[in-house]
Amino acid sequence: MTRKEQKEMRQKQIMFKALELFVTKGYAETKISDIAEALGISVGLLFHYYESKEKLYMELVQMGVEGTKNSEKTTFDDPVAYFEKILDGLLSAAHETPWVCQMFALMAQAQRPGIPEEIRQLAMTVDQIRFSSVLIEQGQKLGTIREGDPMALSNAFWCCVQGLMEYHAAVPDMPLPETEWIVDIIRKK
Amino acid sequence: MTRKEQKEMRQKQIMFKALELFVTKGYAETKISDIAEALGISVGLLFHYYESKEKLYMELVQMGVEGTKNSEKTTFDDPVAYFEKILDGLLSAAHETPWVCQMFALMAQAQRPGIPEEIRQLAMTVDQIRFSSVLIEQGQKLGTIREGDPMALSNAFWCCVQGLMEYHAAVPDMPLPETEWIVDIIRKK
DNA sequence: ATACTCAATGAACAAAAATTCAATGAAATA
DNA sequence: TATTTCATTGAATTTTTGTTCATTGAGTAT
Repeated sequence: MTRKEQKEMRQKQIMFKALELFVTKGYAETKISDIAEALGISVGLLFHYYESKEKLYMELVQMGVEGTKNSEKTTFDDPVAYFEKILDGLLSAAHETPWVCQMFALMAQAQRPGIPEEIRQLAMTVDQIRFSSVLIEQGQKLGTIREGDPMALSNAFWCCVQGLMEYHAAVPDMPLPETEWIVDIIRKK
Repeated sequence: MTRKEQKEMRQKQIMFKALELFVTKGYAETKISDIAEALGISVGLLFHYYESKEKLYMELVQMGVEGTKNSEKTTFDDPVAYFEKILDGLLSAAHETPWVCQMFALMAQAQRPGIPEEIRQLAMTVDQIRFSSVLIEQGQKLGTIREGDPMALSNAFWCCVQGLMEYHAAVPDMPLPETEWIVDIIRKK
């Protein structure tokens, strides 16, 4: 293995473990030494790759922001299909690629008070709730989404998804719901 | 005001502010000095009333455990009514008595990794998910709750409620959902 | 073969947070 | 009134956590 490969491997290794720990334990609860210990490396090595805990966390959030921007914004005839697709993607990723769920949870956590302000601002640039309320309104006109304040509906949906992702990160063996159950929060019957 | 009254007042004051901050910022993110500052008292005074941050947190969790035990366990003809009643209580308490929602969120947070083990154990003695899955099964037999793994349904419901409560603690001005929307996660149509 | 680079370590150092404590003065008690 | 109690403070201390750094040794290039 070349030096460059080794370096990239370590960086990824650190990133993924940090993501896992930050999401399951929270930012302040996760010590740099926890991450190092979990990987079986020295604390010094971690600082060789990332100049500070805050930078490491920020890099993860940055990654999340990019990911959201790059995800194709397909348009659907029925907005309900959009919510179904996203949620289905999250739920099916849950086991094979846990980092997908973890990243989702991280983005939500990063917006909360207690997180360094700069990082919070960054995380807040991805605001699903405001974005989705437009889709909700469309669906209401179409008659596929139930009546009610679009913001409240959007908020309800995403808070629930977030609750599920966070819990799943902490307790991975808990059985996950069907996409349908959750989408029924907004669906009109 | 007598000394005793003053003491009780301070203790309550500290408890409520600590609850608020622990829930919005998280355990480790909340410094003892944050609590003191928010109340306009010295850090030393906080230690005069509570011997440590951990004890303070534990006392809150203890309070939550008591509260759950003392809440009347009314039985309903239809288990769906039980879920409706609980959720309705939480949602309507949201504005007048925020500590009700906060306590709910705290109990969930206290069960996560990163929290001192002793406290986690205590918080886990109140396990809504396991308790509710029995009710879910009853509802399924009655035909009022949709088919599916009772554990998964129970988990879905409570994770969603928790997601809502946590988000509400952090962003109190966000409009809350109708009870119906959330109960529809488990309801059979 | 020689010099250079860089992943990796562990101990030292700094910063932040938790905790202790002696001192103060206002209220309670004698 | 004299004495005790105790809420309160702010500064000192301890503990925890984050960060720096000199050193090592294995790989890489010249």
